[in-house]
Amino acid sequence: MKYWLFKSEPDDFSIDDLATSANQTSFWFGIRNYQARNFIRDELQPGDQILFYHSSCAVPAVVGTAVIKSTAQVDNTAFDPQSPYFDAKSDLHKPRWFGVDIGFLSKFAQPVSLRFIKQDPQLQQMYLVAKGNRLSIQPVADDEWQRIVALGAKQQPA
DNA sequence: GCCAACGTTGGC
DNA sequence: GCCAACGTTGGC
Repeated sequence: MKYWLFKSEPDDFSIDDLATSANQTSFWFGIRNYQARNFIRDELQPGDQILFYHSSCAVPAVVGTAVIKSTAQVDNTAFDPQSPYFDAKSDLHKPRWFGVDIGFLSKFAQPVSLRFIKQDPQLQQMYLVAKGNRLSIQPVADDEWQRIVALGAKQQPA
């Protein structure tokens, strides 16, 4: 079982949107980056767990956890000219883009902000901290997972 | 809104 | 296959 970090813009799809989805499950689609695609297609396994990260917002942060519930499925939005994720060059008979089903696991009592992660000595190896990293799906090490989840479970200071 | 850091495209 | 130009991401 592996750990991952998924980025999402909360205006687009937040941890609350996942929590209130039917069966608290949603298809994760719209990934149009080959490195992320390769993770989806070749490495993500049902049961793998996810740090759910909010990007491009006031407080970029890990806000909860989720779990992978399917193997890679073709992302049909690539074939829909109406979709913002339409890819004119993708071939129906040789799909280029994939997604997976993910299920809600938890919402943190306290989001773990990028600002905090950047200054935590235990988290300096995270992909997220690697300068300029923009990957929307990233592997997370076991100890990084444990640390983030422990931080997220902490109560807000009084 | 700015801009650094990447990723992708396409001419050669 | 190189690399310049262009596009995108995402923090600030």
